Amino acid sequence: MTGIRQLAQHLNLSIGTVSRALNGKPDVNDETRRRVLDAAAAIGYVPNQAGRSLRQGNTNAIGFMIELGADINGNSDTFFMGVFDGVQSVLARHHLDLVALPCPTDENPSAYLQRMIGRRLVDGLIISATHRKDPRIDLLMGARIPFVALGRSETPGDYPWLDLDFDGVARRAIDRLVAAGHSRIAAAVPSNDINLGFVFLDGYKAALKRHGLPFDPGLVMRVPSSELGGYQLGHDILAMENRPSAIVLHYELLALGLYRQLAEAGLQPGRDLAIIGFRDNPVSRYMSPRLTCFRLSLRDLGISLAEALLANMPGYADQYPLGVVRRVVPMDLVDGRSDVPPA
Amino acid sequence: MTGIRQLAQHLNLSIGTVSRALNGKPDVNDETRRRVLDAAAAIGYVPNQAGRSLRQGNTNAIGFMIELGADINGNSDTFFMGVFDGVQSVLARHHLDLVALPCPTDENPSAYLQRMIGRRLVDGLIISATHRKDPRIDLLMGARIPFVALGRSETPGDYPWLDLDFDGVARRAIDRLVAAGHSRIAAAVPSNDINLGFVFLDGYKAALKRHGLPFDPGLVMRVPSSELGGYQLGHDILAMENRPSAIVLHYELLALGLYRQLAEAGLQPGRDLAIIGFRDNPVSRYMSPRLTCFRLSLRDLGISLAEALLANMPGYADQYPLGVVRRVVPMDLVDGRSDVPPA
DNA sequence: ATGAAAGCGCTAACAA
DNA sequence: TTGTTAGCGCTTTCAT
Repeated sequence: MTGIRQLAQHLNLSIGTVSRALNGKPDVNDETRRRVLDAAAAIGYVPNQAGRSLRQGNTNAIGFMIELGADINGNSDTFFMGVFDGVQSVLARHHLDLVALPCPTDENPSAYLQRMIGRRLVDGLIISATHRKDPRIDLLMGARIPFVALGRSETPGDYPWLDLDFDGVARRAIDRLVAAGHSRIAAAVPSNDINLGFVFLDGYKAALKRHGLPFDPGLVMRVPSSELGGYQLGHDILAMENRPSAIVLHYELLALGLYRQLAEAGLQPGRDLAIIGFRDNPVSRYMSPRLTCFRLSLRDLGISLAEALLANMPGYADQYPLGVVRRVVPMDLVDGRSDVPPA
Repeated sequence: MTGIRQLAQHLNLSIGTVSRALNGKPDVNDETRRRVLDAAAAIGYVPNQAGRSLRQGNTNAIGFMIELGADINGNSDTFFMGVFDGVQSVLARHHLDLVALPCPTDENPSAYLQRMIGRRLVDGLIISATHRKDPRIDLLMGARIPFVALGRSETPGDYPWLDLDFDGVARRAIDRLVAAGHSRIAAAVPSNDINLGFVFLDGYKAALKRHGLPFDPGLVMRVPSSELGGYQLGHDILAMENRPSAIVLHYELLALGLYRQLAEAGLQPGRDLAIIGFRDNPVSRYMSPRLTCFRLSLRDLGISLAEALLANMPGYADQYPLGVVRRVVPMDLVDGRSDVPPA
C-alpha cells in the first residue's frame, strides 16, 4: 500500500510538502506541486482516510440512514436511489462521499444510530422514516452531529428537516374529489406511528372541514404501508356497510394491492371507487387505469437534503446560507383515470 | 467527545488496561473488566474508528456497492433492502457494519470503486450489477481487497461470486411453455452488456435446442431492464408480423409495462400471450392475472453473500471454510395465470 | 518554499 | 495483572 511517506521518498521531498501540494495549500512551488500531482496520479496514491480522520477529526463522508423494515420504511429502493443521486450531486462538489447506512430490521434504530455516531463513521447524517416522537433526533442534537431529517417530527428542537407534502396532497385530493361530486371520502393512513400519518390525517380532516363535510372516524382506514396493506384496504372497504365513493392514499404502493382486490371483486378503479394515490412512480405509471397521484423530483429532493445538511455543517455553512431549513417540497398532480367522478 | 484517555483517567487505570478490557483480551482482572465495561456503558463511550483503523489497518466495515443508473441496476423496489438485511445478519455476529456505497449515475463505476478502495473505507466489498467484462474485478484483485460479486462475469480470475439462476429460469420457463404446446417462444433480454443477459440468452438457446426447436434471432427482444422496457417490448411484439405465442422475461418489472401495452391493445396476458416473468416480488404479486415467475429468498441471498465474502477475509476465513464460492442460487417456480397455453 | 516534528485515538509489544 | 510506550498515516505548526 502506497502511503504519503513512499510518495515523498520517491520524489525526494518531505511528507509535509507533499501533503501541502496534494491539499492545494498556497505555499508550494508550482513546479513542485505539478511533480507531486503527477507522481500521485501515476502511482495511484489515494490518502488513507483513517489517517486524515484521526488528524482532522472528520471523515469527509455523509451518512444516509435507511430502515429496512418493510412496514416501517414506507419507501422503496427506487425512492432512495433517486434521492441518493441528488444528494451525491451536491456532495461531490465538496469531495464528500455518501454512504448509506441500512438499519437491520431486528435492531433498534436509535441503538443503531448511536453506534454509527460513536464510530464517527460520518461527519453528518440524513435520517429518514421520521417518527412522531423520534429519539434519534435527541441523540443527534445531544451529540452535536449535523443532520437533516427526511420527514418532520413533533420532537422539539431547532433542527432542519424536509418533508413530502402529505397535508397538501390530502387537501388537494379532497378538493378534487369534492369538486367531482364525492362526499363520502375515505383516507388510508399508516398503521404505525410514523409522523407522515399524522400530517396526512390532519390535512384530510382540515380539507373536509373546509368543504363543510363531516369527519367520520370510520372512514379512516389504518393499513401497513405496503402492497399487501393496499390489498387489506380493499378488503376492508368491500366489507363496509356504507362504502365510501372515493379514497385518498398516503403511500405509493397501496394502489397496487387495492386495484387487485377490486379486480377480484369485479370492481373497477375510477368507475366503482375513485382513487387518488400518493407518489407517482414507475409502477403506478403502468397500472390500468392510470393512477391519479402526485409527482415529485427525487433528485431535487436529494439536492435539497444535501444543501440543508451542509447549511448546518461547520466549514460549509457559509456556502449554503440557508439557516435551519424546515421545508415541505411541492408535488404536482398527475392526471389519471382512477378518480373519475360518481356522477 | 469522550476518548479512551478520559475513560481511563476516570477509572484511575491506564489506557492500555482499558483497551484490553474493552476488547475482551484474556489478561485482565474480571473485576477490573466489569468496572471498565460499566463505566464505558455509563459514559456512552464508543471507540473512535479512525484511531482503531489507523492502528489495526482495518475498518470493521463491509461495503456493498450499488449502481444508481436505472437501466443498469436490473433490480427494483425492495431487492437490495432484502439482501442488506441478510448480509447484516451475518456481519453482526462479527461486529462488522455494512455500508452501502451508491455509485452516482454520472460517475464511472470503476473510478468510483477505486476511490472507495483508496480511502480504505471498508475491509471488504460486495459488488453488484456485474458486467460481462468487469474492470472492477481486476481492480479489486489487484488491490487484494476481499470481495464477492453478485453476478458472475467472464472476467478471469479466482474470485468468489453468487448469481441468480438466469439460465435455469430460462430453461425451466421454456420447458413449461413447450409442455403447454408453445413453439414460438420469444425472450426479452437486456439492452446493455450486463452479464446476466448473456447467461439468460444461453439458457434460452440451450433449452430450445434440447426441445428440437429452431433458434430465431428475431425472437430475441432487446429492451432496457425497466417498466418502460416492458412497455416497449409489448409494442415491439404487437408490431411483429409473425408474433410469438409466448415470452420469457429476464427482469422482474418488465411484465408490468408489458401487461399495460397488451391491455391497451385489448389483449390479455395468458390468453393472448403466455408470459413467464423473472423474479417474484411484491409488485408482481398484485398484478392481474397473477404472474408466473420464480421465487428467491433475498435474505438467504444476503446471508450467502456475506458468508462467501468472509470466507475470503483474513481473520474470518477459518470460521467459513467455503473456499472460493462460485454458486448459483436456486429459484422456485411460482404458479400464476399469465402463461395459460394457447391450446 | 521546504523540512522537521508533534500529535490525533487507539492497540499491541514490552516492562514491571 | 497492569503500566508504559511506539507508531499506524496524515496534517499542521514552527523553523529554516
